[in-house]
Amino acid sequence: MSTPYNPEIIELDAQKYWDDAHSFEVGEDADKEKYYCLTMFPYPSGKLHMGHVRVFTINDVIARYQRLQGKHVLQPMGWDAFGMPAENAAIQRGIPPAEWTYANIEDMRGQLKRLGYAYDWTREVTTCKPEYYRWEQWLFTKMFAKGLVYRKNSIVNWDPVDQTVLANEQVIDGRGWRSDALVERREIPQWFMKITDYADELLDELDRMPGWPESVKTMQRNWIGRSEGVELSFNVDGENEPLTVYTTRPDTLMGVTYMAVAAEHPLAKKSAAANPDVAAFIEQCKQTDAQEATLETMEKKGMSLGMSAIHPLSGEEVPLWVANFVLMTYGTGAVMAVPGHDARDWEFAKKHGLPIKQVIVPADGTDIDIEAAVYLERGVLVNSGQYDGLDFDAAFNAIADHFEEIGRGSRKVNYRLRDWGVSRQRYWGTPIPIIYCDDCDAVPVPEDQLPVLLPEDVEVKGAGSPLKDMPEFVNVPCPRCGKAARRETDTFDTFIESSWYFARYACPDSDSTMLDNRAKYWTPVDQYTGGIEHAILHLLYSRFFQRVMRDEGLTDVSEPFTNLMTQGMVLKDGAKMSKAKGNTVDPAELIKKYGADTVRLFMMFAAPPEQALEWSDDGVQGSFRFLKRFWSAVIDHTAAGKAGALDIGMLTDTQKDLRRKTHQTIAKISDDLGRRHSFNTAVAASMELLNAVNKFTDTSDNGRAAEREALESVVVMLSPIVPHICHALWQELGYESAVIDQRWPEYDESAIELDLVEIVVQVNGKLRGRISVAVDIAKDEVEATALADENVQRFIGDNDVRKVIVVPGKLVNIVV
RNA sequence: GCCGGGGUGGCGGAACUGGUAGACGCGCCGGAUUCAAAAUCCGGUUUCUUCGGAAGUGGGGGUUCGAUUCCCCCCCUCGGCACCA
Repeated sequence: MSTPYNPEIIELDAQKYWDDAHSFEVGEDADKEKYYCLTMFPYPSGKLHMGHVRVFTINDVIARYQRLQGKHVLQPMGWDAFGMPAENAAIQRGIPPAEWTYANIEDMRGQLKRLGYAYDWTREVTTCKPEYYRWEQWLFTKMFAKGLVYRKNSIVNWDPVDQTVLANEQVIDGRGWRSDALVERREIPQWFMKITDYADELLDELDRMPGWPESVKTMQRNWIGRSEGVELSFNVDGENEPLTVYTTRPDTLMGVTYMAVAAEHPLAKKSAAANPDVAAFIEQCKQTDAQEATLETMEKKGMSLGMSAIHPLSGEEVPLWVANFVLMTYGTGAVMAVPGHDARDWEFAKKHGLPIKQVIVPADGTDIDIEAAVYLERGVLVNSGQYDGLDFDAAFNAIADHFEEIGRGSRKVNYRLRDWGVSRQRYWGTPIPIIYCDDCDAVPVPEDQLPVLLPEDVEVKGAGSPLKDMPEFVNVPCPRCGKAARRETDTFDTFIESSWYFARYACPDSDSTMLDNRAKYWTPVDQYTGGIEHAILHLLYSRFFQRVMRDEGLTDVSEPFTNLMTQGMVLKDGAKMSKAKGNTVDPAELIKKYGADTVRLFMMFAAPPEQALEWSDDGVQGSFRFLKRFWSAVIDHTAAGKAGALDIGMLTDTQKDLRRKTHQTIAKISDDLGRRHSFNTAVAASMELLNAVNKFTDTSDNGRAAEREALESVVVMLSPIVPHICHALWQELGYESAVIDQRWPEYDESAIELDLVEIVVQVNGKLRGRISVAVDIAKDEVEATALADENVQRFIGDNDVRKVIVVPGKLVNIVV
């Protein structure tokens, strides 16, 4: 009777071996080729969920694969420990956020260890600890000194009942999640980082990042949204100040039939003072939350201000409107409207009976009806006086030149990207290192007074930050003049912590500098894996921070992540797993039932990494069954005694077939894991090889040697995916050393050579026959053999053969 | 609304560079083993069919000897939209 597969015993045994041997702790070895393999670190919510298991397993497979390739691999883990859930837990259960967070980290670390990930735990980083966040406070003061941070008003969601700022996710259908009050937009002063200073570099470098998916690069390009346009000013009837607008379509300037300003615009306010209807409309405009999706989908509303701008070319009066879709904080807070050639302007004009004027015609002379449909393409100018007949480029330049000459405008490069607002009106985050003094204004906290410690022993009651009610935190002397001053009580956006943690893993204990020489060894990250939902914000902020650190002299690296993979979500019954939907699956329970290897295997087999993965309990069963088959295949083999050396010169046909399958599989899995990151097909290929071994009944010496070659290859190649069972089976095969210290099996090209090859024969593109021919046969001979095939002849019948296409080694298509 | 994905048997998926659609697994059906069950093993499994074949990769059109793959239009669905992380 052979030993049954007992995952619990072999998994704990393998994990003990790795722990005792410190297998995954790495130093900086200049002689070895480093490979830095990283996943987006988790928020310590308390329980590991399947999404975590998926991304960590993907990364662990890559890390272990690279180790088998001989690389010096770093795979660290840490905690994105600041954030709102800790405050919510504190409110609901009365536990201080720090206590809750640290307890969660303890739990989750244990769960990760049970899954057998090859982490270097000596480098663990926890962002809510002062040793970590002091360095982002320090960097902020450096950025302050360089003018890379500044303060300005910006819009937040304001809950008028709770008297607090809400996060977008706390706004549900325009109402506060706790109070149910209608949310308003409100302007408050906040700190900003000048990411727009780096906009061009962040954009241009995307062209030189072959290791990133095109879709992510496209999303970032569109997000940065570089555009070339013209800023020009319109005089306003009865006003001294001109109204400035930005447009990328100066060629449509003669089509302007109205202009629109934001509700907060000075001209709107002025009109409201005299007109109660406008005042009421402006109040109504504030009754909306601050999300762009809300703004873009809400009903476009507007009202005439009873004022006029003067068209700078025609001198005609153009009515001025206030509109709810124009925002004071974006651009100049005013837009020129060309309803003939802009979709939103067209819709607005139709609704409010404003005139639509066609000033562009299609270049190919097609007739269009501008009242029936807006025309957005670039074309040729009409109804534009001296500019008639010009194309887009000529008109753009002529009109831009004209405004530059008369000093009423200028060419301007504009970005959709806005500066990064980093202030949050919350407690559980990094304190912004600023002190406000009545005389000296905002003063950064001097280096020798850092870190500004976040008090951890607090009571979180509900709305608003407890920091405001802590005089011992707030009241400080001004670092510049010594006068009584007040500390900033806002904290950083938690995206700050995740914008540089990847570099800190290299030197988590460095207490004299943010990054030391060890970061030069390990960065950039060679492989970064995380959710597609981070395609823009986290990844763009990280690219920005890397450059800020570079320009501070901390590193020479500009791009933090050389290769990026974005993995899909884990779904159940077609929906994202969530507590609210009640469709969660607890990894801990599954591990208890089947072991970590089964869970890891299912995760890798059920779907390609980039796609959403549909959870299936039956599928997990199937993975478990496969591991049992894998286990007994090796045990049965070793039970029959030690196999001798393989004699390649004396192979029978069936032995050759198995050996061919073995080496085809080595080639396939090497490519799937190393190049394609196609783990599901790699698992399928292992299953095929194991199926072939199970059908193989040759017990001769050479037969057993061929079988042993197949089994040893599978054990090494599956070890990145199911490391525990492979650790045990490698020992079972009689080896003293551990499978993690093996090298990837070598592919023997001569093993897959064939004498005959099967060729598919089609008639008019339809499969009609198969022929077996020598590999090196000439093209016309293949054609002749194909035409001679009985079934092929039947389908050709009396028809004339018009054409024969021969794809060597693959198929013949006969066209009749 | 805008930007980026995805859509293939009953289900998850495969087909990598335009060349055999459905690898591998699940489920189901049949068989073996068993007193019986679980477990395990073997075989079958896109649909329709007059058993010759025919149709078929979200829908419609196009390019090609040949399209899941390339192009155009449309539908559904998921992710992001700057304070969830």
